[in-house]
Amino acid sequence: MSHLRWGTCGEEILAGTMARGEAEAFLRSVAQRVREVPLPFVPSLLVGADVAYGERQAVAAVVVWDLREGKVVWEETREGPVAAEYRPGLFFLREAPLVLPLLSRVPLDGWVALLHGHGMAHPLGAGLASVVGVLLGRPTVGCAGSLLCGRGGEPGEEKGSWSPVWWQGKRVGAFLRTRAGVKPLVVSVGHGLTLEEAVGLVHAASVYRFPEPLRLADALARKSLRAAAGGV
DNA sequence: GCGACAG
DNA sequence: ATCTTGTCGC
Repeated sequence: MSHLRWGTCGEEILAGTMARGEAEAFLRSVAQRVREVPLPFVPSLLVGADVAYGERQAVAAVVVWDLREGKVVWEETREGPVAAEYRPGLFFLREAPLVLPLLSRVPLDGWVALLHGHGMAHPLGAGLASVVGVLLGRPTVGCAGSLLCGRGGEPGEEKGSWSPVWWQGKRVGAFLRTRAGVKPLVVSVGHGLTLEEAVGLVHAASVYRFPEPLRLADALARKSLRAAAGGV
């Protein structure tokens, strides 16, 4: 498991074959490869990816959001079997199998992906967003509704206000007020950009609590799941 | 040993 | 995450 590229270890992830020990070792490897560095380009698109689950089948949705126009310019869904049960800390085993194939097929460039979960703000230093970012070699950001580890101060009440989240002496994420009057979102670097850039992008695309690309991907995934499973 | 725990 | 309509509140 030395080479971390989509295609080499992707099969294992897709098969949901990884045992807890293997999965943790995998996450540590991903954590070593995570880079928190400035973006090498000015992003014009944000890609939101999310998955809706049925009993055995699940549907992933990807929505490409044009930051300048403030609208969806492309979207796609993919149905597949539920790869694994949910276990805190190993969420990627459940979500990545369906999200990776979809993201690798986005026909546009210059984007940063938003994942529903954590990036570096993870006990092992790499959550779903980091796994996706490192395997695809693309910048990713983790957006979660609550902490998995670490702690941080309450940000100001106005939209855009944020405060750092700390874990074991390191700054691993931020509490971002994406909308006045709502519980702050936990934003963390998945891979390939700085926390300041991640926070700025999420803030720029937020109207409600979760940024538009993610909110729309969530809605599309559910709608597609009902059409696929409920239509029978 | 006990509690906490992304979605 | 999911089971689920209307409803209370800013």
